[in-house]
Amino acid sequence: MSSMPEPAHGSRPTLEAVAARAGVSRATVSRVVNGGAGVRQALVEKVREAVEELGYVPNHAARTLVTRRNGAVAVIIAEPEFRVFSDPFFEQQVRGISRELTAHDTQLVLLWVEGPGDYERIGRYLGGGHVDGALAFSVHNDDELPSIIRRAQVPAVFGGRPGWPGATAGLAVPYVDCDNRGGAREAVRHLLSLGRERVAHIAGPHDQTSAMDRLDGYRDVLLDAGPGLIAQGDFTEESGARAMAELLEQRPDLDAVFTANDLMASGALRVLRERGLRVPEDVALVGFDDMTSIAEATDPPLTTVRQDIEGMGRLMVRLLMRVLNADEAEPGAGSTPGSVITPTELVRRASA
Amino acid sequence: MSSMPEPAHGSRPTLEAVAARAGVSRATVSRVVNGGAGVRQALVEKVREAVEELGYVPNHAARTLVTRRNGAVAVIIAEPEFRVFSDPFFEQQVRGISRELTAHDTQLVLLWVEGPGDYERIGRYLGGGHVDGALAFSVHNDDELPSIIRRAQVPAVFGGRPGWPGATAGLAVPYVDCDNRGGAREAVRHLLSLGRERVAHIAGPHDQTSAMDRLDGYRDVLLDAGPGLIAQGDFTEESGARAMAELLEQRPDLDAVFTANDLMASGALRVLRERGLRVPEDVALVGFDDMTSIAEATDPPLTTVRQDIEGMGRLMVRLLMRVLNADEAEPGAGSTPGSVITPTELVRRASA
DNA sequence: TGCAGCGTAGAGAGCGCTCTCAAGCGGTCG
DNA sequence: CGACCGCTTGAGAGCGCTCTCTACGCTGCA
Repeated sequence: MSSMPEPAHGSRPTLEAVAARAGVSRATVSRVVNGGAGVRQALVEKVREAVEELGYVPNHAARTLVTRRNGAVAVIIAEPEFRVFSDPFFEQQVRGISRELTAHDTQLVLLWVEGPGDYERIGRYLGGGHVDGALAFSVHNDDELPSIIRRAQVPAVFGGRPGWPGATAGLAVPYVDCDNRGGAREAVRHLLSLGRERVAHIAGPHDQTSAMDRLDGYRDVLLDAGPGLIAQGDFTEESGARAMAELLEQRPDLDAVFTANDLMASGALRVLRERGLRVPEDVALVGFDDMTSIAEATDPPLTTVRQDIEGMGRLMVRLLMRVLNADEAEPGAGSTPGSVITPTELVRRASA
Repeated sequence: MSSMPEPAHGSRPTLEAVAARAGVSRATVSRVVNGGAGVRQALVEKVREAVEELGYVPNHAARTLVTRRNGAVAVIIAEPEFRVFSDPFFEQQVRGISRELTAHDTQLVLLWVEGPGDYERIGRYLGGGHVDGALAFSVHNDDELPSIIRRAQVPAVFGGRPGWPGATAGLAVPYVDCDNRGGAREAVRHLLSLGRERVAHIAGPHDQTSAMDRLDGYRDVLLDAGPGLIAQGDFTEESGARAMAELLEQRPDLDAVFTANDLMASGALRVLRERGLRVPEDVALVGFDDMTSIAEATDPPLTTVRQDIEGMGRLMVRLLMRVLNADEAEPGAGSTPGSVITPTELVRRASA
């Protein structure tokens, strides 16, 4: 127990106070607080005691002022359309990010983009040196975010491969994405291995790289996919249903469908059911994402391609931390760490 | 255009630099940057120009160091169970918070509670003076959060009336909640006005004040509700269905149901349909929340009690700002501003 | 003419911390 | 035995900003 009175509200004890109590200098206390390297064990303990007794907590602002490190990272959430992070995908990814940041003793500053006109504010904030880095999600190809971030000169990592023009022209931003193309290939190969011969695809929006990569994966395997086997959706349940109806009209003989996400698969499933087609007997169905709330709830449960979404969130943080540390060692050095592609895994349930 | 070279990456211009360029003192620049009160117009303009030319952005850490104001507020999201902010309710509230914070030029620091053992970390962070205040959501009565926050001595506002023991014993934390009880009364009265005589209630969990308040509202109107008219749910769709089945077994004669939220209403609706009961002809149904993604999607669309969730989020921020400003004027003064109860509104659709 | 009174600017002292640099203190080696 | 080296520790100079206090020039009034 301390013999000193508790400091009044608002006046926290400083390094100075701890130093005085421990009978050492400020510098020594600072060393101990920051790991205690190069300080005699006896002193370390004395200082630790003083810290404990006074309830000392370092002043973050003072520390940031001299180290130029904020201990905070921005997570930018753009809301271009309807679904934000009520989307389970976002929730999982943000959770992964949050966990990993906590492990790195770093705070998560949430920047919610309110609309197209709001990007300027975001840019100002990022450029203002409030955060050490930024994490963002690539949603649409024409999204301004990548260029805003580049202009703000703040280290950043994207979730999902950004698709803006010039992405390859030395303007690369590291990103974390799952192996959309490989996963799609695996899904289609699985359908073929089941003996299916007319495998259709319901694709996602053109302006999202994930959708395009999945389409490419489908094409990789089905070089000679017949006509009328590809329909366009937009990742919604409704669009999946519509696309399924279209496909059935053009190719009533199809015996399998691979959809670019689970939500569209559930729409497709509904239409198949309505038409009296049995899944998987008449038509086998494979989705993508393994959004369990959907994939396990459908009847029959959906065979789908799983990606480790929370893990991708964590990876985004690790990648960013690597950039940050590299920058610290050698500022401005062009040691852009590569992006990471995480593997996918086919989860077999009953639909295929 | 500036004739000076752009400063190297990482070395932003300081007040000093702006002062030199404008030919004034640091103090004057500071005054201009902070509103420009008490500075001759001519100088104000000269300083503004210099700021523009150099691209000066104030150093947040330095400012915080002296003002003791962070310009940041924590939003604490506890995840005690299954649904987090994939819950549309949370999303809307956080959006309101984010918008209002932006309007106050304040940052949102997201604190995601990882589990029961994580509260200590949260407490440490809050106590560490990183943020000016905290916003939290009251989920369960036995939640530790209120006491953690109190111990950290950080101004806070709750979303939803906290129900911890001693809430009334001078330990009051301001909160924002909707008029759960009044809304429930309105819902039940509406059912009675339709001529219904045996109005049942599917209640939410005992340990959430919102659920209890809604139950109280129901009882306010139906002082003499007959036996077997109240069933217990837990706010999930599934529990609504189960409770509905129970009610029908006990009181096959019921002609109306008021559920404590929309999700349970949709569960109840499903069961009513399965039993061949028509809504609203045989049984009228009223929900709570006006979660449009549910209420408008059901067949028939749900009559329900709407609360302005985003508005409640904004109110939480305004309330916190008031506490903060009061604290600044007179630190520690016991001017705890009262809590706010927002009105509800009955939204009539087809189910009642 | 002298002096109070006002409005505007600058000087300077910190805010709490980190980090460099030099001093002190054995112990070792030539 | 003195020079040197490595390990600890302390002194002190800032980091960039705010804010008080003082200085200064001007007007207005006695």
